[in-house]
Amino acid sequence: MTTVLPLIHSDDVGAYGPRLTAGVVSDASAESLAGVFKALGAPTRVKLLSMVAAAPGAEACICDMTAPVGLSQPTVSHHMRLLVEAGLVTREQRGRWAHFRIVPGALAAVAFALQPAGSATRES
Amino acid sequence: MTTVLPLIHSDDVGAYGPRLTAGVVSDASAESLAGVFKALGAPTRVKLLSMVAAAPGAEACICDMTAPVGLSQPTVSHHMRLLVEAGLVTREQRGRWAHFRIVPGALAAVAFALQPAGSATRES
DNA sequence: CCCACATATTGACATCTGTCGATACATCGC
DNA sequence: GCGATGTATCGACAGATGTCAATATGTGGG
Repeated sequence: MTTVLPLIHSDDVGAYGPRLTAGVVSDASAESLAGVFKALGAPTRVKLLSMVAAAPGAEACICDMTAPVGLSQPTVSHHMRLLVEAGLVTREQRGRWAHFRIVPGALAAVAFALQPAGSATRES
Repeated sequence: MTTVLPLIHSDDVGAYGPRLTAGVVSDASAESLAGVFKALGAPTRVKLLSMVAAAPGAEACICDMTAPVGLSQPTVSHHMRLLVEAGLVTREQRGRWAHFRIVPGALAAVAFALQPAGSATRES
């Protein structure tokens, strides 16, 4: 049950994907959006995601995250797998280590889906 | 286990709440954010939320939503309760009907939490 | 070649979740 | 008051989820 970006479907899509506030979303869009939200729906994964984003070089490996979240290595590996399947992070195996990175634009796409109709995001 | 906005906590907060990409979030922020994401983590609730947003007058009652989602009335009531508890919609009892509305700014606050550091939202 | 180390997989378990049918509660019209 | 109607609550149940210990897999160093 691997959920993947892009969150693009037929009816309720804007330029960057479906939008919650732009009419009733299709079943497919609801499924895609809920898939990403479900991946974000555990405190552990929220923290892991922020740790990846905040890591030096925007890159983190499991060994660096196990201790801070206070969970076992298999559990952290499991959560990271879910984040990868949701299309929020990428895994890159380099030697013994698995390096995780935030997928560029993935979080922004979800943010876009939540913004009120008629608003846009601008870089400062 | 009623989760409520605002998603404000000590360390990782910006002007509008915690931000996933602005350093490692605190346990409390991770819990708050995950609570909202969990509420959005079911296709049924995503669709219900968009139906409320798209309803005439931005207001909907259970009786209008039961048929479109194809679920029983108790189930829809249950989902709406979760959305209310997550702080995403409000319930207002008027006569026999329960009227639901999107909480102004609630979705925007979640969107803010997901936006990359240094970006802002602007009305068009 | 073998050991140490980083990660993934498996199996198990308690808990949470989504759904329903049955039923209770509340309000309106008559 | 009574019946109809909209909504909430309760009890039940299958399935998903988060976690762990044990184990497997893979990689690098000596």
